[in-house]
Amino acid sequence: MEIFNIDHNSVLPLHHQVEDMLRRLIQDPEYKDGKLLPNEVDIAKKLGISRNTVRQATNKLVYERLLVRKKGVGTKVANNNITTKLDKWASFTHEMDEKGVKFKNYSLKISWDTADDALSKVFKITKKTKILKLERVRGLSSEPIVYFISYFHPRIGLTGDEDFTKPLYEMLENEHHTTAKVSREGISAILADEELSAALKIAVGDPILFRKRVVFDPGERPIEYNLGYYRADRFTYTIDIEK
Amino acid sequence: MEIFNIDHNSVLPLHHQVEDMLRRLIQDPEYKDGKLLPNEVDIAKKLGISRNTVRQATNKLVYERLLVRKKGVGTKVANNNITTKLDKWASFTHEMDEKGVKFKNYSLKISWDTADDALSKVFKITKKTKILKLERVRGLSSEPIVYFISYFHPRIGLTGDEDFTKPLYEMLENEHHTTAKVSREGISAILADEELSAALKIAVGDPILFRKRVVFDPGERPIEYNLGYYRADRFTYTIDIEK
DNA sequence: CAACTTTATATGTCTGAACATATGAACATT
DNA sequence: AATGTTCATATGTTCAGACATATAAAGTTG
Repeated sequence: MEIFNIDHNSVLPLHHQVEDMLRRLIQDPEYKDGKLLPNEVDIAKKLGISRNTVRQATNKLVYERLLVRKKGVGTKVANNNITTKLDKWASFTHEMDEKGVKFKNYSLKISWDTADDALSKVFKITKKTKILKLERVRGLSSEPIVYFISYFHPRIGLTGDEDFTKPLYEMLENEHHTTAKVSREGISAILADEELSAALKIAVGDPILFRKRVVFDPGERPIEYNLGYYRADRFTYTIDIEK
Repeated sequence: MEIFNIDHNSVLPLHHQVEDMLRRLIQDPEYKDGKLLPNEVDIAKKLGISRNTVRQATNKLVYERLLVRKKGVGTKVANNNITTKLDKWASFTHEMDEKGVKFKNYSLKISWDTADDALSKVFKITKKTKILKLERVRGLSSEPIVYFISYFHPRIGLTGDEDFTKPLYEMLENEHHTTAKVSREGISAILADEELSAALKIAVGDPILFRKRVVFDPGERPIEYNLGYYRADRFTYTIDIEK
């Protein structure tokens, strides 16, 4: 615990110094491995500062999900993941319409559906709840590329009269106090059936890049359940993963 | 300020109640428009609780970037620009063998290839340079799932005698001073041809999740060029994208 | 031995206070 | 009019405690 040392005369606030200290401390393989951090009272005593000040620092790391606290037990590093490195890499997604490629809506249909098994599970609501469903086909001026189906959690309070041609999450944030925070996605490949071949103007049996996405707000509450069917010959899903 | 009202007998912690209250409060167009929230001392007095408890609540919203505080001035709703946010989402990838699912090598073939157009472009080397090529089929005990082709940049200095059954990037880091930093990936869907159907024991024309990956070191120098062909009926590529 | 009870421990919640510091407006000086 | 100063105000920081509560281990009982 020798790196535990603070400077009462520093220009930096104490909690900021403690925060830095903790960030360094949790680099230690011991702690990454799951060892409990020294408890708050001890840290405070050791540093000669108040427990509240220590908490102020740990709070920040807890919010960043670097630390997890457990009442009655202690505090430890959050990611108890295994040694493999690839899963810690942060990344950025880019979709074509964010790269300056002009996308247009081919069709846009709004309807009310009732929650089935999948939706009730994803949204944690009872079956048969009314759910706003948004379907659209989008693509380049020359051809359709993707067929989307979106379901929005009833909590958001969408009526179906909203303008869905505007950027979706701008609208949700400005008009429905809903902020997206996490998107969990699963990507797979399927073959086009009749419905998809009609929507995307391709042949039955053509390869389709299929993506499920659930978007969550900062409180881990689901906002949107989104199914995307991309023409695989015209679309590649690109990801940059950075360590 | 009539929505300001808390219940000292509630099971919910006070700061949690205050947090909920603030979330409701800041939906008010006045506040979204930039009006300063009531100051902390007033809120605390009004609610009959400590200023610290109020701060505990506002802290959370500040961490979430819903509120911004300014010393000497006050606290107001943050004006977020959603458009720039979507492409800044950090993410994490998880592959099956990192989730405790036991993967095994079905076949592993090492050979030397000469750089073609694609490779010379990716690796920025002249064509016909000798390149180490690694092919393998991996999967569950019951069935093969993925067919990989990896090319390693000559700079790394691999001889082909390395043990490729060990974790790859651990080996590169420990024995070849090569650290992975960025991975650029492109995901698409294709149909299985004869070669893939033979390798993965599926039918020709079955859907395949196809992934290209280039891994770079901290100096943006390419390390590995990797092509992955996944049985789409047995594999989903999952991503967590976090703001 | 299994089921219950106690207990030490760590975080969770909350208080009320004090002083520091950045801000902007009001006021005074050049 | 431009500049400098004072001052009220709001957040920023920090303190030292108090009591609540979840947890796991140790101890006790049937």
